[in-house]
Amino acid sequence: MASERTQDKCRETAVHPDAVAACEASGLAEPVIRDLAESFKALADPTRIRILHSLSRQELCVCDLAQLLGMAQSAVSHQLRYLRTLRIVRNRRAGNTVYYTCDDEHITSLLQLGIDHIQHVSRDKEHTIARSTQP
Amino acid sequence: MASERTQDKCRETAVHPDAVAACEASGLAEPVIRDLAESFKALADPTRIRILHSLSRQELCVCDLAQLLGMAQSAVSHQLRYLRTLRIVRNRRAGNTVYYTCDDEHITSLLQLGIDHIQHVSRDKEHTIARSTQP
DNA sequence: TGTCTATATGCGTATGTGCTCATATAAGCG
DNA sequence: CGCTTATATGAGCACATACGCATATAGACA
Repeated sequence: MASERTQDKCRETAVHPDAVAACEASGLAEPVIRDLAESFKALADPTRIRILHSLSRQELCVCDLAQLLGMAQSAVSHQLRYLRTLRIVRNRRAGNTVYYTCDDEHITSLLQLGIDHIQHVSRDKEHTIARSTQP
Repeated sequence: MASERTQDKCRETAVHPDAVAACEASGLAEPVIRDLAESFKALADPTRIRILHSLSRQELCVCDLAQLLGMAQSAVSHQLRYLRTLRIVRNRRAGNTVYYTCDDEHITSLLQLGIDHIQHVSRDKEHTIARSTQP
């Protein structure tokens, strides 16, 4: 039957119904969450970050990217197909070569915001460190 | 031997050295890329998105989250540990309940930007939004 | 002390992912 | 036509990951 598998433990005793209700009210719709995760996943890999960061600046062919990343052409092509499927990059054929460009300004702005944040704080989490009793 | 495995194919004929050089110049540092991927990875999962979106609004205990997400307490705890390791969430103990809060404003702003983008355009890829002259 | 509840965590597993290898497609050129 | 180059793609593999199960820890309370 598998009656209540969801709860596991945690009877309703410990739950804060008001807080939960408030979160449910402001909750995100399922498809929004799915799309969000999909977008962030596109940025969740070093190789793709480098590809997108390069392509957001200029058009490059597969060969350029392979040399730039120091990776095999096949690996680059696979990632480009992945990004193409998500409509994040676009390609243009010129004779034998295929040029890629970034085609999603949302992704690039997310990436840029991430870069700005990380480069600003480097490794320091937040500079409001509570130094209560200093060593 | 595996002499030149990096190039695979693509002799230097097809490469555009100027473009590659420009990208190399503006390239991101390795640790930056690593941290970036790590941050985006934290947001690259529906469960974590829902957890972080909730915790960015208010403090919640594990039980609350489990009920909110309709997931087992164990699964929530695992994700919370993951986020705790990355210093994205913080916890506070009160009796035998543990309350979690979001502790990384960069992550929450990335999440919020992603939400704004997706909810704004929904399915339309690009709109060529007219840059309004006034803020 | 013992029991109950809330949370944490080790282990197992099913699924996902990023790459390589081999090969296919496609265009240029003799 | 065949040969070369640029890119794409299927198969396979090594590894990561998200969850469930069982159990451990930790505090409250009798």
